[in-house]
Amino acid sequence: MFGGFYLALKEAIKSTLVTQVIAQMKGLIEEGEWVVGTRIPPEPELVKQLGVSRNTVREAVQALVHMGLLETRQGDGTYVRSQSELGATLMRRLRRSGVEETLEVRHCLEREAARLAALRRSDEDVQILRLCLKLHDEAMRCRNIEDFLSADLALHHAIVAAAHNSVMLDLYDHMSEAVRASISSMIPKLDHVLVHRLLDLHHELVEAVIAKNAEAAEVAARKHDEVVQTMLQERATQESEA
Amino acid sequence: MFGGFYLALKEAIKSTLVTQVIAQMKGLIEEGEWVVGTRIPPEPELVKQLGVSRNTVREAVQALVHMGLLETRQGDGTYVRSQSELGATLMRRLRRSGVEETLEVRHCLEREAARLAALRRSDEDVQILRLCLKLHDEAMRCRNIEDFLSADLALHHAIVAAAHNSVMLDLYDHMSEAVRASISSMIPKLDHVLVHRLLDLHHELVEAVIAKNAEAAEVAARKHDEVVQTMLQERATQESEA
DNA sequence: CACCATTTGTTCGTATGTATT
DNA sequence: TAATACATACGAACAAATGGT
Repeated sequence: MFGGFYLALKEAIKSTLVTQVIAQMKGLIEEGEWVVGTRIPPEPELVKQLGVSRNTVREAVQALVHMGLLETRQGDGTYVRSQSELGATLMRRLRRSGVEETLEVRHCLEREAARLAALRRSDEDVQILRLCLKLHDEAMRCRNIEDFLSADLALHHAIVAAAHNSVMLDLYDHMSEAVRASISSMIPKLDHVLVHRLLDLHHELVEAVIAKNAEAAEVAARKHDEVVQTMLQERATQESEA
Repeated sequence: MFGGFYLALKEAIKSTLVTQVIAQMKGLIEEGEWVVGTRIPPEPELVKQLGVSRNTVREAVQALVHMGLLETRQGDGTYVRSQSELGATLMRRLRRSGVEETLEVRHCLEREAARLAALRRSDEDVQILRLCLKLHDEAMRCRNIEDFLSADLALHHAIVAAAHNSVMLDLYDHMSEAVRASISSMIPKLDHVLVHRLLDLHHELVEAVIAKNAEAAEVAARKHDEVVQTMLQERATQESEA
């Protein structure tokens, strides 16, 4: 990599107290200190910890609410709604379009990631990939839908992670999160033949990445996508019949 | 397309006055009523037009400021900083990584878009592509850097637009915007041989899309990417020499 | 340079509706 | 049902910064 060449930045100098608090709370959320779905400390607690006035805390909280990161419930408390601003914003944007468009972009990232992963994967990546594949096969036997979906997403995440491009990984993860509900509702009606074909392709894909064979990895990713496309079309015909 | 299958939505009912004002102002910005870089009406004016109190207006403005859409300057006014929330958020995220990562994802979208464009382009797309190519060649002769860059971006935008995937197009455009400054600073030092090779590839790419030849389009996009990679490496070596 | 109008920033107070206890 | 706490919205006054005369 040819380093030291970053995007032009303009902000930096602007820092009110509220802005700092926002940055700090956003940091806590994005670092995972404040877990999604849980309740954050009550306002008096935040006032003590951050050392600012209650008004400032309130203003920062409201800003984060409007950004989609937090959610306030009267008489209850404020909860974490999303782990990243990009995720929340992207989610709002993706909701305006059909799932097909999101899946198409997601696959596009996946295919390039497969190619790059074959070129760049580390030894540590290999270990993670093998582990994911093992869990994936086990979850398959248990036939628990949610567990299987989680294992599937973890495997694909690991492949994209092995490409070592953080922007690509972020976009991919957020898109996976966005389509998860849709996919989950789709799985129960699947053709078993296709599912097994999918599992074979997962093995083929991982092996290609481990073998550092970029072309094979890309081909496997493409075949994987074609199977998913077929599943979607089957589901569509089922829907129109019902 | 198999329609009527959208992402699960949760929000919907939450509507305070501030939220409504935020939505309204965001709409004005995204529709282009309030142009980027210009000043929006002063608070008293907004109070009259929207029929809410100044505090409510201020809260909405602050929310939009924290989202990156607006920028306030005391004693001067409030200015439009970005046209879309996704653009602003994505920009902040991309700033944290090197340009290389962004360019890599952008190329990935571009390649898939080229393939899809060849499959889906309409007759109207063809007209637009030919026009962009013509303007592109003319800008080339004038040797004005900014004009040439604009024509180049317009051409690539048209190709991605011809793929008819709005999510892909949005992401691509915002990434182009994010790297524009970096590319602009890179152009003056370019090798003329490479530039002409790039122009030839632009023609090859557009013709492939018009001919509905998906494989050729993807190949041309990949070759285009390789040339850009070469340019980046040349620039990197020049930097290290200086 | 001083002055002034404009515009945003800050901090009060008050009224009203709503959720929790 | 009554009491309490909180969120929301409005209004008003003053402070601070900017741009032009």
